[in-house]
Amino acid sequence: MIQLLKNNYGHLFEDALLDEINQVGTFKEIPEGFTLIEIGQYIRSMPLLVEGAIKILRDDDDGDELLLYFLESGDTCAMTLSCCLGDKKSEIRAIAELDTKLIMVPIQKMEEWTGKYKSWRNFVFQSYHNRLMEMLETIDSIAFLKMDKRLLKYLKDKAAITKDHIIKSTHQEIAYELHTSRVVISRLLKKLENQGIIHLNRNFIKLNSSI
Amino acid sequence: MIQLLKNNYGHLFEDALLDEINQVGTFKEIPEGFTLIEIGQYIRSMPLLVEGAIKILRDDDDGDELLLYFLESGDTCAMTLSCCLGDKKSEIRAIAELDTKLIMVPIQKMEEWTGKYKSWRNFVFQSYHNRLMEMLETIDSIAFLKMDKRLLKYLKDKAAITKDHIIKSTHQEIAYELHTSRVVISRLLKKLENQGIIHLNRNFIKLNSSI
DNA sequence: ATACTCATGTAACAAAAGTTACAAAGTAAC
DNA sequence: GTTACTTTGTAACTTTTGTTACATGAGTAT
Repeated sequence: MIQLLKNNYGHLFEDALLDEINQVGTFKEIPEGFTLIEIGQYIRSMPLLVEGAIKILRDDDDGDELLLYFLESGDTCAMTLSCCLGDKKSEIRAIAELDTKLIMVPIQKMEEWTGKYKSWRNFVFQSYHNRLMEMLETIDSIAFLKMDKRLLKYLKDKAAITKDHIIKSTHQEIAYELHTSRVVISRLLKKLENQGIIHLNRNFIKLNSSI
Repeated sequence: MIQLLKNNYGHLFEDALLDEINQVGTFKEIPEGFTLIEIGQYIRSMPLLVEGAIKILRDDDDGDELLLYFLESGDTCAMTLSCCLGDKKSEIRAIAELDTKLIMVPIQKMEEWTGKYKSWRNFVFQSYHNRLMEMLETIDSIAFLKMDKRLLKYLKDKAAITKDHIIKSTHQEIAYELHTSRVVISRLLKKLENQGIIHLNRNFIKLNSSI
């Protein structure tokens, strides 16, 4: 585990902190599609991503869903942080987008380290900053873009996260994450295909490389 | 100033910290409508609100605008914090919603205190948490609510912030903050009036108390 | 009073998004 | 193969939101 830590967090944390993480952290491998956090759940430890990606979703009371953003290796979940410190319930759902490796750190240590290590403090602040910026980007998309642009942005983001220009999703799955209906997505995808931007297939979509 | 500090932050900070804030902070009075922060601006100090309210707005490149949330006394601007620590440009605009009093703290002190005072650290973390939650609420509104519900929520939020069931805004101003057109707002306001929820007048709207 | 500006009301129409319904093609189970 | 199920395509229609245009009224300045 220490090697994984050094690769992903070596440039951020001093050796003493890396050692501590190595001692108290537990390594976990999560398969694609696995739900890490449900809404309303209390959280007792904080994930440090070392490989893969996690998608963060918002649900409302009626079961409506919306993709907020993705986390990648080197990231941590600021929502989780926030929940841990305040001992509050999670407001979001977290699902592994890819097979993912992470190190879980118990919350007590987290608090201790914010006093002890400046690098940890900076990391936590930076995480909050990154998450605020992602939320802003999400708001920009929902508020200022029409669905066709949002869809294209979604496809590009997904391709970037998975490092693959083939997006393995059904129209229904995309519709859920953008909080719209399958028919709307099918309609707009067909338009994008007619414009030569994508190519449609059953169960996957190819993003044309020129984009 | 020390009295203002004690009233608004006395239950959060230890005396030593209150003293330090009192020494390095500068007191400012801001009139309603004054722009505190513009998008793209660098920020060198952090505001602690002691009276009044500030609205935080997002603008896109085409001059489109959207209200994100309000800050009240006891709050600080997490975006500013975030910008200060990262030495980044502001992503938002801040405008005084009411006549407002605040204490400006230089950023160097901010960083020093996060190492020195646990109460300051908790305050900063709590601020981040609050802001993330407000952003989530904003996302909920835009993503899950239709314009009529968003409008009603806006009116109620505004009434809560100004502590007044008379909302002194024109339809055009509301349209800007909700990022829609004046005609749409006039239409929906008229519907709310017909439902007996509000009463319309030139330059102000009365929220019926039963709501 | 007259002229002017600003805020609101409303009609008529256009565009975007959501809904219902059904057909057709692909995949998996048997 | 046949059958059942999933996924996609598409038409027809509704609702919501956005746009253009113009009228009316309230307040202000001269």
